[in-house]
Amino acid sequence: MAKARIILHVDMNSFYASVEQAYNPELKGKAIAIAGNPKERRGIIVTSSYEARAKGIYTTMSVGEALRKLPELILLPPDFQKYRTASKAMFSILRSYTNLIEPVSIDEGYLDISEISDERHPLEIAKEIQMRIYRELDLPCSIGIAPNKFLAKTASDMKKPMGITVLRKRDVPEKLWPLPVINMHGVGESTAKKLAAIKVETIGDLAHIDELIIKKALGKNGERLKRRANGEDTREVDPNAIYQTKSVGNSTTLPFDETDIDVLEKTFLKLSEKVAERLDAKKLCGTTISIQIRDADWHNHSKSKTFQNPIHEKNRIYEEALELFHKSWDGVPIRLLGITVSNVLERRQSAEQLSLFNFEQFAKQEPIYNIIDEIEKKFGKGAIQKGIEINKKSYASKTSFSKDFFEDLKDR
DNA sequence: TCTGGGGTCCTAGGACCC
DNA sequence: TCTGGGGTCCTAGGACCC
Repeated sequence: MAKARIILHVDMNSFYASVEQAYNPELKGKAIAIAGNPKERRGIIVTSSYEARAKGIYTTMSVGEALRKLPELILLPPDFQKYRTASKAMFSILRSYTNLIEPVSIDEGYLDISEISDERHPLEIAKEIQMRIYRELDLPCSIGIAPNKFLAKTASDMKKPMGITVLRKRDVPEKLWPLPVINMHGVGESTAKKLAAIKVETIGDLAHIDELIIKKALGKNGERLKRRANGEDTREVDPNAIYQTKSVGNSTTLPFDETDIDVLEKTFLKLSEKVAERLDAKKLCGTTISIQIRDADWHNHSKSKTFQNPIHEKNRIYEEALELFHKSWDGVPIRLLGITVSNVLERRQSAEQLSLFNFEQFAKQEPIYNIIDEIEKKFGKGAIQKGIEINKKSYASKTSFSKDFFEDLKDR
């Protein structure tokens, strides 16, 4: 049997609100909330301080409702630069313990401390991390300690703020099984409803459900949820996960349900600029573009198109988005518009991919066969296919190869 | 009191190839 | 002329999370 792992899940408490309170101590002890844009009709509460939560202010509540409920609530616009700075400082504290860290979002991450906990007790490490984040950054966090990601995440949720919870596998029947299944990470409203239909109300019910029944009701996801309900999760802590961006998008809820084509096109232009800007910042491009449309009745539609060569440029994104839009819009009032570029890859690689040879273009020419033969001779039969599989992400196109492709092939 | 914006992963059907 | 089964890619939509 594989050696048991020790995973920490560090979850910052009420992160945006806590950062604001750390920057401005006058806000400490007060009911504050971060809201999209308090002046806009469609602003919502993004995060609220514990003081505000105690008075019934919670995430996704509309700003109007929040103010009606608590007129003295202090509203602040989000300042992502500030939050990113705090986040970096927090992760650098974590990194002083191990490099086996997987950031999940701006305010939470997993640490695999299996190696370092040979020397120190995990609880002692967690306490020190929590105290350091609190003393050095003035920010509260909760930490879960468990043998896998799911249990660590579940544990960090159990005591807030400033909690530390150990959740062993043997604790699962007593601590998890009595809870309603909706409390489980990965189970939302829709899944809970489907589970209720097969008489699964608690996490314990899910843990004991018949394999065939759960598979029929929820497919692959159901089988996975059943394993989690039994405290099983083999996912590794992956430090590279954050570098593997899959899509970059931008969407906006319009001030009013809109039918004016000028307004809609201008909105697409802004969205294109934003998406292009973000792709630039990450030096990425992508082969698929999609648009999202949400109509006034909250029906969602998407339309997408995949190209052989990746795109990233603002005008191109705009043109393609508009074309998709005109193909699908029938004139109904629109609430939200969005653009996403997916199947992303690094721009450097894609440039080389284009500058090198293209199978389709060269397929009928003699030299390409020689090259294929050369490769097969050198690396064995099936080497090209194998190389494509190994490097699927970087060398997305089946019909062209980059320099890196051959470099990597050499290493195998 | 109707519900923002950033993502990820999964499913299912159709096209196409072997 | 009609037939199978596996695999991949694309599109559209759904569910979930922070």
